Amino acid sequence: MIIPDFALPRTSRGYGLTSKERIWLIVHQIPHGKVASYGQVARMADLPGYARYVGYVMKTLPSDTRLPWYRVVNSQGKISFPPGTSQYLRQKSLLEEEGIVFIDGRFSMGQYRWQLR
DNA sequence: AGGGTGACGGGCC
DNA sequence: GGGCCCGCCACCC
Repeated sequence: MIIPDFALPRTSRGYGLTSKERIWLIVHQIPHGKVASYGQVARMADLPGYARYVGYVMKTLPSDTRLPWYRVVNSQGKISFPPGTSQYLRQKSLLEEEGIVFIDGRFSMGQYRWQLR
């Protein structure tokens, strides 16, 4: 591209996509049965340090989104909703439908983390 | 406009 | 391990 990345504002860096759009693209690529942490999604979107922003973008998705938002979890292998809430339960069952096994409200990031190559 | 607010993360007991 | 604490940073009043 003509304008180097470092000269562009963070929010429009890379392929002319907004940071929100690049986050959507990463989440879209998380495979069935795998998960990615908020921080991982941020790094893969070339936005290191933007974990909280990834959470915000997930929160603002339309309710009928086709994006697999539920595959985004925290780095501790837990769901980032208060246990017992309807949102927690919905995300947990969606993950369990994909084969992710919870033990004491937690699953193994080592086993389920999406890793390239 | 600026300070409070998180679907975070890592470090340190 | 599990809290707690603090840095993080775009959003939203």
